[in-house]
Amino acid sequence: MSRAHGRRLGRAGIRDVAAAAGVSITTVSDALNGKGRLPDATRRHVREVADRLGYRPSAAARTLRTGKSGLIGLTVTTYGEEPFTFTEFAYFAEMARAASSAALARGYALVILPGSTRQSPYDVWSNVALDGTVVIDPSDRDPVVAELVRQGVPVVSDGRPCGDLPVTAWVDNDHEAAVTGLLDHLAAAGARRIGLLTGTSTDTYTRLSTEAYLRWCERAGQDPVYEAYPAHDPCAGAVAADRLLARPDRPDAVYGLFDPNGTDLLAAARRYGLRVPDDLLLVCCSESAVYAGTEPPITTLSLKPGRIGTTVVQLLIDAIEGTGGGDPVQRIMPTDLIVRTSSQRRRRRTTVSAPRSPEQRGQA
Amino acid sequence: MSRAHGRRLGRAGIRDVAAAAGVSITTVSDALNGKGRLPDATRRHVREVADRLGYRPSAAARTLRTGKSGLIGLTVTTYGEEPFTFTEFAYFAEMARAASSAALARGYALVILPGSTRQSPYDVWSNVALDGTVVIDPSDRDPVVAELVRQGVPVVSDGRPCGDLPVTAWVDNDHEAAVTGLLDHLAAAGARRIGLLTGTSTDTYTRLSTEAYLRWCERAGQDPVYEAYPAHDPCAGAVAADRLLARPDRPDAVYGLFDPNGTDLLAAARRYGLRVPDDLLLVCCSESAVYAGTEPPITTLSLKPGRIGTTVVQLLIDAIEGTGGGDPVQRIMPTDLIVRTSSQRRRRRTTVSAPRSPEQRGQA
DNA sequence: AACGTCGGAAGAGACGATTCTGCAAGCCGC
DNA sequence: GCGGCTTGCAGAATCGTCTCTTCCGACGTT
Repeated sequence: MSRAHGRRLGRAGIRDVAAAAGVSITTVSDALNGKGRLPDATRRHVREVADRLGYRPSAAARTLRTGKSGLIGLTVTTYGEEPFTFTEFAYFAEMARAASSAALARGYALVILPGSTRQSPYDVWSNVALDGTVVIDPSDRDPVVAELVRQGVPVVSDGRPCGDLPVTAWVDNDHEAAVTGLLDHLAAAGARRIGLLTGTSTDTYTRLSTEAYLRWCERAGQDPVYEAYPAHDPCAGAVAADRLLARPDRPDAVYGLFDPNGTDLLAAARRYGLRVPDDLLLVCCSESAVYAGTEPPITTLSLKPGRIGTTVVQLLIDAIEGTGGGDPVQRIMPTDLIVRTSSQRRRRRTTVSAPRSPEQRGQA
Repeated sequence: MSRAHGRRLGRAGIRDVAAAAGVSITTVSDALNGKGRLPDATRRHVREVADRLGYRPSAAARTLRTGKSGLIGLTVTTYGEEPFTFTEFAYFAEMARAASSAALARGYALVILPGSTRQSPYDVWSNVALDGTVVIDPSDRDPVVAELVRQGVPVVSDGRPCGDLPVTAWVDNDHEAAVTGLLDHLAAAGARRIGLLTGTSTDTYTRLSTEAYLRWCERAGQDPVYEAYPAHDPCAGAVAADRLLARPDRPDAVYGLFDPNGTDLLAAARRYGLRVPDDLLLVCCSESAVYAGTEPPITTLSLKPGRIGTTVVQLLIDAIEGTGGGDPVQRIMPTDLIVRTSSQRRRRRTTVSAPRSPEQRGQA
């Protein structure tokens, strides 16, 4: 015999099913995929035989034939050796969770991939067939993104791309509106001089937020008071918070751009004997639920990473499947200011903390 | 002409490279993969032509041919609609980060997949070619795991499998030693009656920890004092914490098995006017760095998810590549008790919080 | 001169599915 | 009765790569 039709490696192939069901390969394929013109009896029969044999179509063969893998890359910028950024842990976790969920619901799976292809012994990127890619905070001239676009792979970014990176679509928060609203909120709570804890890096989040702060100060006739530090260094944040509160022109309210800033600032305030919110109003940008439980609870700006993740994936899959239609290729998402004790001048119950509402705990 | 050799869909194939280089397909393949017997001149020439054409081998075709995809599944148990569990967010994030890192370093990528195949319109599992799978906390008779094992796909689990699930290997913490050591620590700090905040689910983590607690109580001659709640419900934790401290036989120390229990217990203690650590010693199991910044800082038990993730992936890849040799197929990992103010009876500086050491902030 | 060996390169299947094309039979109306 | 339509299914090409086998010429040996 030239070819043994029996299962060669323990797994049944479509040929085995066809033989067992007494039909052709074509019929099996059509029956299983709901295509072709087959009477229900044949369809049922084939399916039953396939089930009995434990048949699973080979994903590799299907991908090779159809050109679609059902795989979406999820890329994150890297600091040093590790693939995720440290400072936005909760943001990333929630964003990835939502993105994964949204992808799964449409039959796609997410593949975690490193942002910059370092001189790794393997090039993982070219070993994976991707239908599209999500990029978080793409850097100025990301070689990976450029290469993907060149190959015709759709790319959607979380965060508007710097420079002229030709992404298929992008999703971002309205950072200007968020910062402006937040500063207005602090001013309304009685703040006279609002400080900013910002970063030294040039990503759009940092840049847009800082610019919005500076513009707001100009409009409000306040001198800007800010400290910048390298956001990827968790210890530098504590130092910068301390420096900000040590200044001669000490602010009576502070907004921290990064997740750990809340605890950093709270600790610094304690060191200087400043009471929050009595002597110092505090807000930071964070997705972490713990700020509902600090003493006092800290007002946070949530970027709603869940919604971003979902939207990014929807946009990407629409682009992949060509169902995008005439939709705009960028989408601005609202943020959410979760007001807690730290930004309200009038004192509320301080010994007995208020019961947390679901709204403050929930992530969605 | 029967077949147009030109790029049909914008992407160059190996045939195009062969034609452009004036050699055969075999030679191109050998040159690019470092196989065969070719003089360096030919090798260089082929590589240069391939580069010039921007040739990328098709991952699908390679996978089909070689049977290896370079993809590793990462499965998490699901609660309701969402693919990750809520209570172990930080644990999962860190574990996934480390696992992804370890996989990438060896040329593999991680694919996020749902644990239980619900009646989703698509079966994502069979659309992905997986070389192996990591399963987190597999449930008793996980159908997905069973199916994978049946197909001969290596499966390594984080957390020892319940029942007789035939995984290839597993990695877990020494939960008994962790709980025993932690309770000893609390007793040494002066605790007379230690309470437990535990879960109602039957996973091995909850079960082993609770059993260790009960055994410790028996040895120490203390009546067990515990409350159990459904761990997947974030609000139930606060209620259970309250209940625990409201009991007539109120404990003077509490260990909470789940991540949010620290803030839950702290809030409950405040409601009852209990000072921590003076009236109540507190420890909870958590990977969250925020417990270094609470007032007071809370002692936590870290399960070292990073190490677990790395180990799980190493074991899995060893199994995939057959380099596992005679290694044992299960590995017990140590935990780490990070002692902070909340479990130390003698008071330390309370108004000025100690500067956080890198050890307490770092994740690795 | 015949022969074995070795370097260098090409040929020709697989791998396992999808899918385009085509054929045979049954049924309809005219 | 015959052309055309629909139904039910089979054949075979194809996706792009890897790799086993073969082939050819050159060289050194006996």
